[in-house]
Amino acid sequence: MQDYLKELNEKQREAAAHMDGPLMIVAGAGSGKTKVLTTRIAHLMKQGIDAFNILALTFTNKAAAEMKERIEKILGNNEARNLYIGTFHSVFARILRAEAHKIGYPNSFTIYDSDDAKSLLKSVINENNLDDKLYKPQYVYGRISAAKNNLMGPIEYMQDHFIQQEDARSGRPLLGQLYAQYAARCFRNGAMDFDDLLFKMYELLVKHPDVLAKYQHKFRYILIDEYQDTNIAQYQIIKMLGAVHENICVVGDDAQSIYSFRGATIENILKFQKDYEGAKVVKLEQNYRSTQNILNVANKVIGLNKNQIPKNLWTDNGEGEKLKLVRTLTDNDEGRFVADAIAEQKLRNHYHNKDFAILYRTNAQSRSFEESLRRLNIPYRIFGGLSFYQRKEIKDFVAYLRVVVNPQDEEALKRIINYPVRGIGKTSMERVIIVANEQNITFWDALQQPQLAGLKGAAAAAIEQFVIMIRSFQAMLTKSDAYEVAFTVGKHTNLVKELYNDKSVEGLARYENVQELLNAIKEYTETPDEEGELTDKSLGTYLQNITLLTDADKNGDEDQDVVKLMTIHAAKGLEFPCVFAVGLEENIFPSAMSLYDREDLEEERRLFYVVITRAKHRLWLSFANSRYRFGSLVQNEPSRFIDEVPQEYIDRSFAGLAGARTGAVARNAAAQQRTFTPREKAPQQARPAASGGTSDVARVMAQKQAQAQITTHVPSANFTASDPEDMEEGMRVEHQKFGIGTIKKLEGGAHNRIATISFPTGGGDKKIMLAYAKLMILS
DNA sequence: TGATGCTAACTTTTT
DNA sequence: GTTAGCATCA
Repeated sequence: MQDYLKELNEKQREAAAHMDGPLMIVAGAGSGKTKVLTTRIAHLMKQGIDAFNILALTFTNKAAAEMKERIEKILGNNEARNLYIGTFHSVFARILRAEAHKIGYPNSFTIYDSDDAKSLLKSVINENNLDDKLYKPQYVYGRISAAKNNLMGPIEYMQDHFIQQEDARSGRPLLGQLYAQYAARCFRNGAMDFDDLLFKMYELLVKHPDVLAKYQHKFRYILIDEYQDTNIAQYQIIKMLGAVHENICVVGDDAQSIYSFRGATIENILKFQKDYEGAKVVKLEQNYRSTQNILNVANKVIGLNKNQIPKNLWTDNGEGEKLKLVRTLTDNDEGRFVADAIAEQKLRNHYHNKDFAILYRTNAQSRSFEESLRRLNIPYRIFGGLSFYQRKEIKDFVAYLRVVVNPQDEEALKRIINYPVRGIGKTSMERVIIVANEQNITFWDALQQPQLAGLKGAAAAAIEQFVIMIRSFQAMLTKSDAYEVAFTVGKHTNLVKELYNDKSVEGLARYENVQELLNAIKEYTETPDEEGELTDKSLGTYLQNITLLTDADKNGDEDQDVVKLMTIHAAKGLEFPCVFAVGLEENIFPSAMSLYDREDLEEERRLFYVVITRAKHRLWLSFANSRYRFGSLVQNEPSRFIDEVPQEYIDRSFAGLAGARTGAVARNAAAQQRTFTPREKAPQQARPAASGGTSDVARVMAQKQAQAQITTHVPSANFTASDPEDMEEGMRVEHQKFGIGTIKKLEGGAHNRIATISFPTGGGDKKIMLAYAKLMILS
């Protein structure tokens, strides 16, 4: 037996050594699925299958890169470079780049990210004189996206009885027309959005049997990672591509399906055996990642879901530590607790920064952790959020490049036509757009003839100048490489100079970012080919690639010794020795959007399962009594998922900050004993927004200054908390941390009273929740 | 026409 | 608490 197969357990080997015919690998969390997948590909190649005939699809670029690397390692050569391996979106973009003309698109089509898409939608909505409060671009985009992921074009959409009813009921009967217009506009702009990369790929295969045959023949072996997260479009495409050879291998874990909001359907994995008769099924149930305690919790939690393939994860690893459950008063306390715990663990158990991950439900939750980590000088990195390519200065620069490559691209044109300022104002632009729409020509074509829009004089001249400039860049495309073009664009448009002259801190950062972009393009042009036969180093390919990159894909700094912060979604597929699962509160996790639907709730539970199974040795669950959301304090009950963790696996002696606060703890003890019953509505009356319309700049400045000089207050020796019921406006009170202050205002209902107290030595005005804060009445 | 300051909307999750 | 988009002023 080959060495690389010896490293696998029996089940893993069975899967990896399988050659022909459909295969489904049901791989529990941490069961070594990437190892199996990579070994299988290497094995296929060892058996003489040409790398050019293997297609492997993943959900992130990072996963793809990692797989490629591992395969190279097994094989000891660089044959893996010839594999077709990448995300669904990037692989299909690559194929479409070669074939797009067959469905009427330019091969240098632009890829619209969701910002571009929404911006175009907004234009369309406004042109129809519709209210964009009702037809919110975000909402419309969501509907269109869902339609495309279900392979439903505008016509099908408008003919679908059920959908029409839904739209009528929501008061948006014109959604279908917006969809049609948006699609037409994208087409006119030579642009595809993310969903089009799947939808148009499908269209291509359906309309052009010759193309289908070509790729069916080419991809003799198809492997798909994270199959539980595929949607209908992906499913159909795979089905078509694999129909001839049926050498389809899918790997997935129904328990980790967490992307239904993107159209993924768990059905795909559940029905695989029906789709492919005689499919071989291998279950991987041995977990190599976590301790027994962690796994027990995970198994128990996921067992509460109804719809699933039965599995039982087990491990050889020791029992390990119990989970630690932590309650804090506020989100800031939660942040402080986590940072302290990291510092402590580093000392006590010799962990490194990179051994820790802080995982949350929503990106917005990162703030309190950032602050507290910074305070303790613990380096960290946030994954997700704004990617490099979404920064304004980068988008501006890239917009130029996009126009050069594809002048039909209306969104990019709009972005740069008057940036840097060249005297083409809003009115001129709108006129041209109207003409373009009337004549159904592209914005760019309309710009060639400004007189059609009734423009003359300075405006027309400015447009003419602009057009000439862009043309001169386009002329370079055939002769020069991507970097030369980009460099010339930066120089000629004064973009780089303008940023260089901005000497502010942000300006400097922007300048550096643009330099980094230029460097990246240079690197791209100079790196030798790594891909299969379809390589080309043009600017167009480059632009398509970067649109599909996310922040998580940023190369190379794997080994940086930093604490990692990311959403649970982003953490899927990763593992960390120590995991903090934070913000376990009702309305956050589970999210408020998913409380009223069994299926949504089960997806949240799978998300909880995912976060638990990220941990190798230690796992903390934490939640806060109250936290700032949208700038005001909100109270949430502890997450129902906490109740679902069996008591015997929880370490409660470790109470975090909660131990000291008797009132809160007592109230909480009752809450934690609740069993899995539908809970009463949390008392969440909306509070009046912070009053005071006129904001006095001087006062705010003074306040900020005061905050900076907080001196730590030492509580009086006889400090005892007074009953909040007794407090009234105008009273002088003492706070253990902020010192002595005066109650300026009381608001909120009987159980949620909030006092605005001014502390002259404690940092100015504070809003304090009387139910939790300890205050002593002085007079 | 451009810069500045204010309001409102925002939070699920991502290719 | 943040940010995008809008209105107002220079």
